[in-house]
Amino acid sequence: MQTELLSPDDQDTAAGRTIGAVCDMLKPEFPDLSISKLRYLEDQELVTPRRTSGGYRLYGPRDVERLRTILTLQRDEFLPLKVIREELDAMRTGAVASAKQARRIKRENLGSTEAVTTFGVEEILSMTGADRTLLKSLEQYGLVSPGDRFDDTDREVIKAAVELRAYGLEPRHLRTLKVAAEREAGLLEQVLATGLKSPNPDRRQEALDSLESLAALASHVRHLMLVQELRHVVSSLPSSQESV
Amino acid sequence: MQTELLSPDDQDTAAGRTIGAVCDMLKPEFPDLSISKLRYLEDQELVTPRRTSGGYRLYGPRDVERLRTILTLQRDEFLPLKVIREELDAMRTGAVASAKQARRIKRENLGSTEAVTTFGVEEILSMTGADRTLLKSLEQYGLVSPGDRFDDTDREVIKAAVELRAYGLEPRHLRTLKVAAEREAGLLEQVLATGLKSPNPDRRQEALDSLESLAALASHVRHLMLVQELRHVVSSLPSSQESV
DNA sequence: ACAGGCCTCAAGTGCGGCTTGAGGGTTTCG
DNA sequence: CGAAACCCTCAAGCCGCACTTGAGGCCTGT
Repeated sequence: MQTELLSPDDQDTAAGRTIGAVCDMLKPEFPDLSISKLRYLEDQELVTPRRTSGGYRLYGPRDVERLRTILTLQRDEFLPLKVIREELDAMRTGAVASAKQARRIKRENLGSTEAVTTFGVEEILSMTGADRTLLKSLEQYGLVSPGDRFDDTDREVIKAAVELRAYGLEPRHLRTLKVAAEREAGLLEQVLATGLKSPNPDRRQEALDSLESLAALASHVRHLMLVQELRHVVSSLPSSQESV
Repeated sequence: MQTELLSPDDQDTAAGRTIGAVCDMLKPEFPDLSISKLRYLEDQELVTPRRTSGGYRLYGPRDVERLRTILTLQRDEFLPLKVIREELDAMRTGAVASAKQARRIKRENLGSTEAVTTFGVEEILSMTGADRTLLKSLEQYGLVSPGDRFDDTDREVIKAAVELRAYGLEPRHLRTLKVAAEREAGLLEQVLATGLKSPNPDRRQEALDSLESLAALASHVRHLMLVQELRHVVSSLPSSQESV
């Protein structure tokens, strides 16, 4: 609100903050944060603030930022601390809140060459609650694999389509999404083109790993953009002054 | 692999499966599933299979499907059962694995009209590890808010951009994502246009709620499309025959 | 120099997510 | 028809994660 009351920090910040200061600072955003919890998080090797000569913890801005990430992941994504730690140090720098996207893409993408259970038409219809017409349209618009066997991605797409139809979104509308995905995939592929086509298997594997991270990050950014757009839409509404 | 060994089921299926059959059926996908766990899940009101006259549980295809969703959410998203239950019966039909997207959008979108902490240039640079040039480009391409104050979405975008740059993706590449997001937002807005512009506040609120669900579903579908595309890219690679 | 903040380490707490076991009914198949 | 395999409920127990508490003591700004 006021641009005036921003900071009793700047000198503070330069040196780093004590544990109490950090706690107070993040309390508004994470009300059940406590000093003991901060210590616990260090114990679990999720943050490692510097120390004063006397042994006091000193949190720099990066540490605070990392804490924010950790606490967000815990609160909003329900990730266990162990997983947060792994993902955080898997992707160096401690930035990234797209951690979970990455996991997801990992398991979805290169399950590679494995059995892949598929479903027949009747089966998939009764699982998803779709009707034959809907299924046809989805096929027609290239949203599910052609033919009469469907895999688990198809199943998810169909389920989503069923729900979306309830809101008035038809398969043809979903084309937009497919096109966007194609573009995005193209973008990623292009960036990694050399690595992916390398004759050296190690380099290819490396490129594949990057592909996952990239896809996760890109999805995250796209998501943020969408949020921005939606905020924009919402705020430009007639009288959006409700209560609190 | 073989199209031949698909089913000792069809008659089975019609009647519904006993708890042991369901357990065996899902074991390959979820190795630590047990009969007692299935009973526990019912106890927690996550599934409610029919019963035989003698009191045996009978799981229909929808029940099995719902179980799959539950177990996936638990294993891959680490969601606690309580949350899974809430989300599953919030969005009727038990389809949807986009649950988490929905939560996320909810909290991100209409935090509406609240305090919104912002950051200054120096602050954001030291938080995210970005440099002035990067920040400029992001601003130039419309990826962060113009001016010298940044909000938490901006912060996330900047963090992601820092990481993406490490892979060779520059802000200009990210335009694609922004455009996609705009299109997607447009799509959603269009569908809900009437509701959003209604003079009746209740109808507007309803439209806003729908907006969240729609956004979540759309993101989910787009994600699935991306996965499909990436699979495609990967499988069309030279010799993608590694080991297992 | 002393009040208020910070330190470590060990032990304790609460809850979510199952598992176990006792005691007993149901189904199926030869 | 009868036994083997499967299923039922309910109560109690168990384990691990994420902290909290407490005792005893050091650090640091005014």
